[in-house]
Amino acid sequence: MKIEACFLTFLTKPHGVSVGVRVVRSQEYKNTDQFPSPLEEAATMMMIRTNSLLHHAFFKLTGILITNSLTTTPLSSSRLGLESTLLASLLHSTSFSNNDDPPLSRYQKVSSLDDAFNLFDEMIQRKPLPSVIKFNQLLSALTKLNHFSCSLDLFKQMCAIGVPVDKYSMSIAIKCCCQMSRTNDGFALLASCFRRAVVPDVFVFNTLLDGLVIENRIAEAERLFKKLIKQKICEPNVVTYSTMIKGLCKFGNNDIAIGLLRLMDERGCKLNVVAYNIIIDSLCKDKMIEDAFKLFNEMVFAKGIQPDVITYTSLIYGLCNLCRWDEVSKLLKEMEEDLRISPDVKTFSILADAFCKEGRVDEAEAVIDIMVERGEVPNIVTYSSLVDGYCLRGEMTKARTLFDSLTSKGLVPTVITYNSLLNGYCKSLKIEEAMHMFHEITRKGLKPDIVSYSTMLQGLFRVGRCGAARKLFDEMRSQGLIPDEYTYGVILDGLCNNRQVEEALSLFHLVGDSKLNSDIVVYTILIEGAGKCGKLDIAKTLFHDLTVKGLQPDVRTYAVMISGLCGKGLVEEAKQLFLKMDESGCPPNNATYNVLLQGYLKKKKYDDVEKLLQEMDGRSYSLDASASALLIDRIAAGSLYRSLLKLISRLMPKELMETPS
DNA sequence: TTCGATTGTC
Repeated sequence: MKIEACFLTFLTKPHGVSVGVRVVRSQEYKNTDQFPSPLEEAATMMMIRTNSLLHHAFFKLTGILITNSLTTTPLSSSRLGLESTLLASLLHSTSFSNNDDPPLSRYQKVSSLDDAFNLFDEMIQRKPLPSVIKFNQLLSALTKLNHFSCSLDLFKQMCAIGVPVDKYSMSIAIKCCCQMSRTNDGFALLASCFRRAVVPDVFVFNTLLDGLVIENRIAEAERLFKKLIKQKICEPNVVTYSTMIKGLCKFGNNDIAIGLLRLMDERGCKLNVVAYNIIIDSLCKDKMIEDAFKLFNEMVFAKGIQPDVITYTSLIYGLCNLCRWDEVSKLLKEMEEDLRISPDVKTFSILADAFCKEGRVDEAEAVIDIMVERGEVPNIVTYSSLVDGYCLRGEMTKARTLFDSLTSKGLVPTVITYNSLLNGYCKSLKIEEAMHMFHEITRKGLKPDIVSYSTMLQGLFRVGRCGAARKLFDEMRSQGLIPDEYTYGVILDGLCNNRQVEEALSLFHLVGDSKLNSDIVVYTILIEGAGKCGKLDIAKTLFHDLTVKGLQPDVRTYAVMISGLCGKGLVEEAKQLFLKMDESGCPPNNATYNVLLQGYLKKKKYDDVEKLLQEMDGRSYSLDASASALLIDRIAAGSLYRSLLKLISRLMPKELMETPS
């Protein structure tokens, strides 16, 4: 008997385990009776080896597969105990794979562009031509490797040589267009469907809808979505709804997205975990974690839909973002121990990144060690987080060593990886090193993005090279990159710090971009810059403009304004503004207190100093470096009552207490 | 039920 491959399906039941075994035999032995018991035993052993977690295993003995005969053999748990050494040897002599995919044809197996082109050339020379299915399999494989452009080229050749392309070919070709942000070309292909007598189905429309979402053409996406329904072009399915939901979330319309989820439910479209995941993730990214959990609970308990690793990863990301570490570990425990869902590369990367952003690089390294132990392979994103972690701590040697080792790990740094290094070098004032890396981006065939440019601009301004910054800014625009609020913030801040407030102000007015002119962060930068340069009139005007524009100053805006006032000795005015914060619904924070405190100290308003210190103590706030220095100075000069010492020592930051200098 | 569509990391 020639058994060449067998499929196993494991079903875990409350009272035991039953194993469904599907044996695939070669065609010629189609009708043979029993399947051999050593194989059955081997199957059992395999299941034990894989810890019963594997629901589906593909057990390959030798060579090629074929056919189907299904036998279901319930196994008693006693038979799960293995005694036979024979079985062990059988297992050792065979290899098995956890891959539960059916064997792939050579058209689906292409692993490189060369493979694909060679195969294609061979195919089109055959007479008769292979079936369109074979061509589609090839296109699909290329698309899965993200070679959209090449896949599209082959599609065009297929059309040219007369392969009768069908709806599958069309949907793959349209997908390629859409993924390359060429959705209009996708619609052109849709038009050609009608010429070819191919009736586009819901798959094609879903792809096009997603293309519009990818290109941020949300209004058009909505129009298409409604048109499909109204004109009964096709019945939207769960993917259509989910794609539309994704688009709504992308534009910050979480509520409408949830509304659409309700609508699909009402219309009898079965909800699934993907639809929920999209909204849960969006809520997490928008820091609306409570709403995310509400939806999560609804999904699990009301709808009985099982969450998956993506659901948990989104929630963990949201919690990390809010530094809610206790809940992060609770959730990790829940997914692993209760639901047997293993964190994967992305989950681990998020954890490592969160530690890096907290400055806890050691712990990030430990996370990566754990993931490696668990058989997950860290990818470029994982290591980029670590590079960034080193850079944030100014550990540039470590950052560079890790970065340089990436290539030997077979990983290709992205622009984001480079941006971390640029940032690290700039913050360490190693502008030449930063410039060198900046040029390397292009040398490696990558394109610097607005973050790269903004980071370099910030570095150049910081070392006072305003001319070079100007040149780089022009270069950035000549590359077709549109500066965003962040870029402008960097430039305005840079100009102000180089005592060019008027220049900054005129740039601010010159741009006249609505987004820039109504960004509280940009305003705050300008107000701070003006204040620092002693141009209080400008700062006041800008601050006043805010109310005119209906913009709400945030806690930082107040702080820079208070600081500006204090800098000019207008402590009373600063105090009034400080008092106004609470009633404006923007209560002062630790930083605000420190700013005002310095103003009082400089003005020798010691009664106010004492009152403020008491308040800070009541709120468990602490002194920052400059306020502490000023306080110590005043105590040394004998200006402050020594009775305040105890209070002050309570408010001293820990770092300062530990390293007396 | 052997070719197509939706979700998470720097």
